[in-house]
Amino acid sequence: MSKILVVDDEPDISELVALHLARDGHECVCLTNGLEVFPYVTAHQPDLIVLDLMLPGQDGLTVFKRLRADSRSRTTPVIILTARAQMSDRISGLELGADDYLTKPFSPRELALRISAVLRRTQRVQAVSEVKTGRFLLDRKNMKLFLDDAPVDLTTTEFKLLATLMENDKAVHTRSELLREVWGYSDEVATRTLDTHVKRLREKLGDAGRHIVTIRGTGYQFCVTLPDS
Amino acid sequence: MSKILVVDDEPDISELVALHLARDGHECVCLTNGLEVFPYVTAHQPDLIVLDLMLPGQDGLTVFKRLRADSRSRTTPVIILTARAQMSDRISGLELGADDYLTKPFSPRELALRISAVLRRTQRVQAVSEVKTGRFLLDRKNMKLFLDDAPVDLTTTEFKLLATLMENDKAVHTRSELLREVWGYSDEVATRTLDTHVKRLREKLGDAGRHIVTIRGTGYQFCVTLPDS
DNA sequence: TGCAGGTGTGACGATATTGTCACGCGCCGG
DNA sequence: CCGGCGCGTGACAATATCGTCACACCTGCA
Repeated sequence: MSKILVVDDEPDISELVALHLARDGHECVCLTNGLEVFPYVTAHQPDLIVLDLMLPGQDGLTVFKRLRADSRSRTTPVIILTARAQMSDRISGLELGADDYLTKPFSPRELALRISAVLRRTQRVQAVSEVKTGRFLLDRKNMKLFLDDAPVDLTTTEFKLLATLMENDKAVHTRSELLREVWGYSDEVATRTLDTHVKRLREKLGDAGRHIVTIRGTGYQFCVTLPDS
Repeated sequence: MSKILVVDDEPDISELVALHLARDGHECVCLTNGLEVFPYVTAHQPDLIVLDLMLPGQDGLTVFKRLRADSRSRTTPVIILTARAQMSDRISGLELGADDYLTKPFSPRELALRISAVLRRTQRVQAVSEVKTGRFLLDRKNMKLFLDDAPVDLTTTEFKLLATLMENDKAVHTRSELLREVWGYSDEVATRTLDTHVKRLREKLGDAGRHIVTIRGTGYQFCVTLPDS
């Protein structure tokens, strides 16, 4: 079940849409004013937004652009509704950067189908791209690491190394295993590259670098919970 | 249901294992010769391999190393079976880079349990880290792109650009949208960086670069199906 | 305590990656 | 047909990143 936000001026349409969405097992919230969108999105993080471009108070296009500018709603899929006459021929809804768009009049069933399609596309990718382990939040999609919610700039190699270590936070990762997974070395090579990168990683992680534990004579291990020491 | 390949010399063990695996709803194929492994793996891409180190014809260790050396089987989880006496004390199965290992004698039930555990660990990450679209296979975990099954080396930026474009293969991605998602630019900046990277990306993709379509005056779009032109 | 092997660390050169710019071409409207 | 604008392209300099090395340090062991 997904949380869907419908922003439309016309209560008839909203109600009809909500009915069809409920039939598909989605939770649906309707707003009529563009300005109400932002507090709602921030608080409830909907999975998808259906946005009518014709809104009272604030232009729907402005609402859309503001949604895209905010990191909290940047990746939330948006389906745009519009009256055909409202759009110039040159600018289609998709060109605005929406995930899909529908021109009125449309069948509520079609909207529901398109919502399902967009959710299928986006949810699969988004849901698992972020992995949280203790103080660490690994964002695979953007190749970024957040440590205590603060972003940490990592090199590609550093990111892969950390990701590999974190992937299985119980197992000890052998030197040769890491060299294979991160560097792609297939045969055993004598190199200090791994040591150096572990060092650089620990540096960037600050005190949290202690979560990367050396297993003497074997390799390294990512430990969520540190020993008292 | 997962596809599991069991490589073991002893038919009794194989059969018992297969029985237990079937009970857990897994599809199971048994091979007795190490050399048969590679054509099978290439053709059927099993989700997990159970490998006995004691094999006729070819040493199990050699088979394992060759599996790890091939990009098509590099990330396929392997569980190693071994007689205790066979292994020196210093080198445990895990140190070889296996995902798990069991020493004989073992209960088939335990093997089935360990298989489930390994699958749980690896599949969640693997299954969704790879996104296939047409000729393109995007491997988020290893930050690699496969084009027609051939690996393509991409820069971090290039990868993110392509991933962003592919993420929604129907929508047109605005220039400002791409600059925001890939480069993190929040305000509109006049820059040719995007153009340059699109060019570099197209170059590396060869004829498949045509899948990145220019939308004049707006941005770019990833098209799975090309127009005849 | 002294030794030996494994690991941490800083520096360095080689290379990869990046953003910018200038120039030329093609598309589109007039 | 022509002019303007947006885009493709190649070159370039600045920077980031990488792997190696020498040396210091630390741990386990005798």
